[in-house]
Amino acid sequence: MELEGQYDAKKIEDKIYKLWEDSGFFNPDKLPITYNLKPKTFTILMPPANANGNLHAGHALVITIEDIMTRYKRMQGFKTLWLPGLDHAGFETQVVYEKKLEKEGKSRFKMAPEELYKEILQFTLENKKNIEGQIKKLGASCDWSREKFTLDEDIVKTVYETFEKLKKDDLVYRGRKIINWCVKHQTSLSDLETLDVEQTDKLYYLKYGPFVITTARPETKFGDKYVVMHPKDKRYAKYQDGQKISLEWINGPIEATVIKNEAIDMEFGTGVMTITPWHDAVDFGIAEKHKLDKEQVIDFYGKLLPIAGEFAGMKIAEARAKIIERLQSKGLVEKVEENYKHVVKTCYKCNSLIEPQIKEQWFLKMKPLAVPAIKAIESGKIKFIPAHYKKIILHWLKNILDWPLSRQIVWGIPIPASAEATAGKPGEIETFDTWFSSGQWPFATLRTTGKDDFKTFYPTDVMETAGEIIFFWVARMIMLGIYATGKIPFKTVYLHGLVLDAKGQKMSKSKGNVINPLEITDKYGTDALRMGLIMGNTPGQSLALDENKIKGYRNFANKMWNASKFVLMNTTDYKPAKTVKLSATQKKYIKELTALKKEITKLMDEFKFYYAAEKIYHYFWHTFCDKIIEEAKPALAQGSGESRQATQYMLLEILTESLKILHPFMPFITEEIWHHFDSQRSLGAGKKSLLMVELWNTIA
RNA sequence: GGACGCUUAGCUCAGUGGUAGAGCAGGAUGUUUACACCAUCAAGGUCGGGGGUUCGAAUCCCUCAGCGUCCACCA
Repeated sequence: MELEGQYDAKKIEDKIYKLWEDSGFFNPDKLPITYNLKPKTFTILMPPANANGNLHAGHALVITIEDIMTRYKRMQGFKTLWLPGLDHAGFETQVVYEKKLEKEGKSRFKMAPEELYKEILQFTLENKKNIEGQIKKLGASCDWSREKFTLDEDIVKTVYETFEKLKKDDLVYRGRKIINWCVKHQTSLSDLETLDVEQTDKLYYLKYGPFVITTARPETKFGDKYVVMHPKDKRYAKYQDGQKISLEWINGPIEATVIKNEAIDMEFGTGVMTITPWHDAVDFGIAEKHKLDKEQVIDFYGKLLPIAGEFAGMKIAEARAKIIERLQSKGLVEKVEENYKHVVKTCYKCNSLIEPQIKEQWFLKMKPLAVPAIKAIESGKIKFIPAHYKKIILHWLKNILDWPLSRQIVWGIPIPASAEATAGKPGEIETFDTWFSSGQWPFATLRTTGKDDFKTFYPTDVMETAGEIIFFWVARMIMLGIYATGKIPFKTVYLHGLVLDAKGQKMSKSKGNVINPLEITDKYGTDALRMGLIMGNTPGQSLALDENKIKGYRNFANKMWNASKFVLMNTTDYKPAKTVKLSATQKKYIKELTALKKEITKLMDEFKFYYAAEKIYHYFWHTFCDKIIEEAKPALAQGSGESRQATQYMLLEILTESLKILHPFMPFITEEIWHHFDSQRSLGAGKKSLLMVELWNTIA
């Protein structure tokens, strides 16, 4: 087939992907023999995408960056493994599915757990298949024979083994502590799964016996029977710790106890507060320290319990005003501050207010796990790109709190039932936080893909993922990886930023500015999308994705197509000669390209793909096409046999090298063009081969 | 309340001690062995403000301002 017309990505992409896949070279064990010259490995694990929808622009970026790394290293002769995977994504997927149910007028709370699980499983498996196809569309040269899913039997087994080991080492415990409770989703959430939202409320100053206390949440105050002040607060020196005081409260007379505690801020309000240990983390801490009673006031559905007397059964929002009315009628309201700004926690998925609740759950002790992780990072054994993430992750690790592992949802890996966990609570569902399984991804995958994979590929080389999930995922992989294997899970962490719309706005369905990468691919070709995603994209920085920009790279692809067409047209009669008489200028051009390649190689090794891409783009268009090809035209037209041949040699040499350098970035078009030069390619192996496994540096 | 990042051409961003760079957009002209998804040419910035170090700073230090992000148990 001839190179003709304009470049049409649609005509070739699927065909080329199939060619790669059929070659078997995605699998490091099946790489051509030349690769044995360098048995060094290079390993990346694909961050398992959530199997609950379509790939978005962020995924496309992941695939692009990782495929660039993978193809580059593979071409350098490394035994390269890029291991693909998908995540069942526990809570995330359950939320997506619940929304779907809602639209259909159904509710998960009316479904039997087994039935719900079965439905979500089917939904997830469908999405999984769909996403796999989309990953292929983006050109990912990953080893599908090693693909893993977080619900694979052997992965689950590994997760259980880790859990048992943690239990044995006394790092996992069952605790009754304050957790973040999402009333809508009926599950607990980790701190990372909540958002801090500033809100303006009323701040009430209430008379509490001889004191005035402040609260923004009067509805929680029914059971408050401890009044707390700072031990050094002179205003309250006359009150003794443990002193009983009788006073009139919302529903009648009570006896309160004075508690002295340093956690109190003397500057805030009156310097006195009452505590609600069941529904506030600070209060819980004070109650634990002084061994005080804790009483539940609000149930798990956000309704007041019988302790609220006649208010029992009311929802919080409804009850608040009525309670204030009652307090006012009793003369217990001193004053009301109208515009009180404070921060409340919300569920990161549904934005509803988090109700802190005491709930018995599994917790993981993090401090002992964090210590070796901190050491590994501080010593430089794990490097971060960009470097400032080192500070960010260290700060988090050094202040880490225990991790609540249980979720009260069906969709996930069930926590193995044990007598202590299920005592008195038959049928309560408990599954792992999805990050507990993905946190074990590096060793869970490589230990179960057979052969000597763990030995060969662990620790992996690069963990490339979104900066957003550094705590959720990266930190946990480091901790759990070191814990379970004694070795760090990866040497370099490359963190990319968000993909934003053309105006630099965060993409969201409600704003209607979501760019679907598959549509872009359809319109401009995958290579153009990939260039659009990598050019100007520095690690950690967010990227504005402009369709115009992608169009520009589609044009570039066409430029490559046409330049190649030109070279092909003019070299069909090329006969490789033993010696070629290059002119001084031609020698200079080849030298320049060699120098450029060296420069680009260095940039690639430094993970500066944005820069490497720009260099080769600029070179190809403005040096090769605009200068070298233009200047070559006369020699091709009227040059003697010798000068024509030298020119042909030079053009082929430069085109071949350029295609190689461009391949990691634009794999489809480069591979396609490569095959049109089979007969001319005396420079290569002289037989039909894939550009994908051409060596970056030709072996001398 | 802490921490981190950003501020360079109209837009998106590189450059991190030695005479300001790219892509996109915009302007003029043009068609010659590929390409109008093209070529040629021109235009465009006192590198957020101020101060300091240096022979020399966009680049290092201090300070101010604006924007953004993350972390944090102020009732």
